[in-house]
Amino acid sequence: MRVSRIAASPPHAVEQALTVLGGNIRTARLRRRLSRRQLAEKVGMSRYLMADIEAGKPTTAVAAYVGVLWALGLLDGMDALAHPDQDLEGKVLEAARRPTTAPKRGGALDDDF
Amino acid sequence: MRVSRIAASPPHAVEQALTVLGGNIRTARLRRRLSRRQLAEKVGMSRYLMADIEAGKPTTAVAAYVGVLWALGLLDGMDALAHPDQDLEGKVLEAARRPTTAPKRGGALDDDF
DNA sequence: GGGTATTGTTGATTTAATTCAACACAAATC
DNA sequence: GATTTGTGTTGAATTAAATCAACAATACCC
Repeated sequence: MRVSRIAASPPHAVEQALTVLGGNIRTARLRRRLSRRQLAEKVGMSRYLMADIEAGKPTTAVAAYVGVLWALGLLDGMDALAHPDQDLEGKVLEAARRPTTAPKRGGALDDDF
Repeated sequence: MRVSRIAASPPHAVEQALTVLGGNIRTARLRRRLSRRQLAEKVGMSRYLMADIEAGKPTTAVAAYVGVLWALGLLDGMDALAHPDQDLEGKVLEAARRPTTAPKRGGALDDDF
């Protein structure tokens, strides 16, 4: 695998966000009195990957992180991430000028009836 | 790379959470009138990986997703993810385990913050 | 209409993510 | 003391993630 630059050496803000997230996951696991092996099995991965997640490893697959959140019942926090309603700057930009829609692959076949 | 089961075939809830996140990222990008190539370069990755992210690809590195949020100025939403203060179930469990008598404080279970 | 920019797709290449076995160490528990 | 459990580490093997080139399709602007 060729790791992307953002994953190979992320800026501090990204690195820290992942470290904090991993710590939060660890806290949630311990509160539920689950060992890494137990939680990992519930999620569908090895205990080693579970350790990587709690350490905030940047190159680990998203689904591993999100899967742990799912197994912990903490998936609802994902909804707010980059939600258009909360993207204030984006809303301002959109209000100033309507966004041009990017080319869509699916909209090609028209007038079929 | 040996993909973990959670990443290879995630449960529907995880898959959907990633699809929604990717869509939100796409919306935020278009609102800012950035092409994939432009945003990808800002983040530090290729336009192909950018496409994967907007599609919600489960096996993509977390740092790629978080890096895009960072470049869009949407990183603050990460703080709430699995935050101990918002983990109601975890707090209940922790409180229930903290019993009446003689805590005997041996292991470092939850000293995380 | 033509010309340009953005996006979708594919096939090949590179390289590391993930798993596993095996070990070590600390903290409980008996 | 002996045993168990949870965790940290390392090195090897497997497999696919990320990049790139090249092309096609679509959207935008004049």
